Amino acid sequence: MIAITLPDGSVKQFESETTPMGVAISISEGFARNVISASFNGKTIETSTPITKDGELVLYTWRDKKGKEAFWHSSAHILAQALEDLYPGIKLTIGPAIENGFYYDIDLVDNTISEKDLPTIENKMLEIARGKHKFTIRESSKIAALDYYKKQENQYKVELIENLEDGTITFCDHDNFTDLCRGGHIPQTGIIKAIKLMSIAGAYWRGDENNKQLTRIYGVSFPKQKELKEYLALLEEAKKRDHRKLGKELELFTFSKKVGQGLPLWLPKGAALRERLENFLKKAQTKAGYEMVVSPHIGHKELYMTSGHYEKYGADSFQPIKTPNEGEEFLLKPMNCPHHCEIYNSKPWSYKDLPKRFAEFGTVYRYEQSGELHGLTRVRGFTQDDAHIFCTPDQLDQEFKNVIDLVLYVFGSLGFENFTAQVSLRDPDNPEKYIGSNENWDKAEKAILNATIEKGLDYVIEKGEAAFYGPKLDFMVKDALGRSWQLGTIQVDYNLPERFELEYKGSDNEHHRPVMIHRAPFGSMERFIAILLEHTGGNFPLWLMPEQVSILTLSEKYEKYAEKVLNVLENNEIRALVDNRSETIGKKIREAELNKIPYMLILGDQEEVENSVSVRKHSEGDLGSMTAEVFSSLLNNEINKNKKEFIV
RNA sequence: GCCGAUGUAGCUCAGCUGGCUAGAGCAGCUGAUUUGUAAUCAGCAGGUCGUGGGUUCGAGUCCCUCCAUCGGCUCCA
Repeated sequence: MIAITLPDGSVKQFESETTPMGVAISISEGFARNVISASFNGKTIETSTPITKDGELVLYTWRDKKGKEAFWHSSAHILAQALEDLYPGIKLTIGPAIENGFYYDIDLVDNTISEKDLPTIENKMLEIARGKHKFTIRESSKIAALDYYKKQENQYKVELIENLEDGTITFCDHDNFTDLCRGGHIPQTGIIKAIKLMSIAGAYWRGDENNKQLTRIYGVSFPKQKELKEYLALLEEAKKRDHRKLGKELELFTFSKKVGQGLPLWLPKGAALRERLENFLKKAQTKAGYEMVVSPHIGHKELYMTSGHYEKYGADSFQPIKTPNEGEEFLLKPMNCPHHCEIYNSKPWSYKDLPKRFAEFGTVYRYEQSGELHGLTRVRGFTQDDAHIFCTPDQLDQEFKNVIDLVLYVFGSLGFENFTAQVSLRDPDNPEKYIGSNENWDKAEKAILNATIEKGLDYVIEKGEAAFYGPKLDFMVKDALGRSWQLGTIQVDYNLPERFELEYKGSDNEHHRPVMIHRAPFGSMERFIAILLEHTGGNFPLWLMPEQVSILTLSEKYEKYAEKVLNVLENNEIRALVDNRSETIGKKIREAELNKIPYMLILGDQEEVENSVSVRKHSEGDLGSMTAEVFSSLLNNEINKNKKEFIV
């Protein structure tokens, strides 16, 4: 007898060995038809894998994340089969499921594939899928597996197998295709009804740029044609929220080939938006005890030799600026910390003075690889909402938590709810990538983890993601297409204080090293605004809107009255413009709607006589009429309602 | 930087396999219209078809270089 426990706690008894599918059928035929994957005692298995002992079984359908994973991973197998069929001699490497679909990395050897070839591959895949081939797992000895791939001269699979333990090696077969695989497939290929290959990209073997670049084909598949259509429609919708498109349409920023790649130009509306965000943060920072400082855009090469940045990034940065003075070199500042260290060093400090919190909206320049540039989210010149906190070791914990509060306040005020706190630690396998003593790293990593846990953040730990001088806590937010970007960041640093020989006098009358916290709640003004644009689709919170109200006259006859209304709004600190062009009211409304102006005031004969304004709200329509004064106070109420104060 | 794709007017796009002076809508300008909740009408103007080379009797169209952009990879102080 075998006892199978299901997720709802119920237990099913079986006379002899069974399979996940067998269990599914025993529940109901209809349910069984939808079961596409399973896990037994926490391990993903095939729906046909025999179950010979008691245990906990979870059955997955397309609705489950695990179900989709099996579906897409199986699709990757079919992609590989189609590719082998169409391009004999290619070498397969790996083909996993990803968040939205799957990919397969292949060494094309002498073949080339371009996007034009994708429909042919798709058709081949669909043809295979329609064959309703069963996926079956087959165990293999290490020797046999190595032999199989050595014959094919597939060094990639050989490398993979060499890192596997004998006895754990399995292949997955379907139709005439076989692939090294640990398992987790759908029962048969026929379930896959819709396939779309999305793109081709280069991808380095094992993610290392020193290795050969393979060809990666991305795809997505669905059990129903309709779901594919819906998915593609969703992608189209997301494109409408692309900050690069909205930035152009709303006249916030632009780029110029002549100015240079990755160097954004802020247009008046964008600059005003930025300034408002800066003031918002400045106000909270003042409350939190920060002091503004200002540092120049360049710094002596020596400065970066001291900080260690020159050694690490010098060759890949904008190259030094020379002066008429032979041998004298300056660098465009790629970060503000060294400057702030020297500000700290400008006078002696007592423990009673600490913590010191120096803040600056500092514009920095980094020579990012050309292929990495991306709208406003990855640029070569950007402004960090930077600050450095210099504190005693026992102040570190509290300071770190205070910064978390500030970041949470900023995110909360701007409606970023879906963020992940990422704790970035050292890569234990590559200690040479980091500078500083083990002891200090341990202390810093512990401080970050403690604060993160104590603040109850939803966090993930990423080993190897730390900065070379210290661990960090990053606040990751997704863009319209689901790509993750780092916005806020908090970093603990024991290193720069050492390198710059920062000191303070303790109560024991001895010299001590302060600890340094680097932090930027927005991350950078550029990236933050980009993600804010994608999240709001350009419909910013009212207090941030460049133009809050558009006053639309019915005809040029009402210009005087419009000026009067404008005056009332301006006296109430509302940003408004008058549209008194000789256009129909329909056209003026349409344009204001397209420009995402939150409120429109329509003024004609009736309003002038009644001394009122007709209010229209963006995307909602007519709200009726009221006096300009009443409208102003309603608007200010709405603005203040969404504007929380930062409480220290 | 690497792989793949794209580049025609300010914007969105048409221009078939190379063949007359490169088209449209919106935006702009001029004029008419003086308007009631998402596009009033008419006229005008606007392009060395991303750049530089090449093939050809002939190139927006084919080939190469470079530049920029897009999707990835790598990187991200």
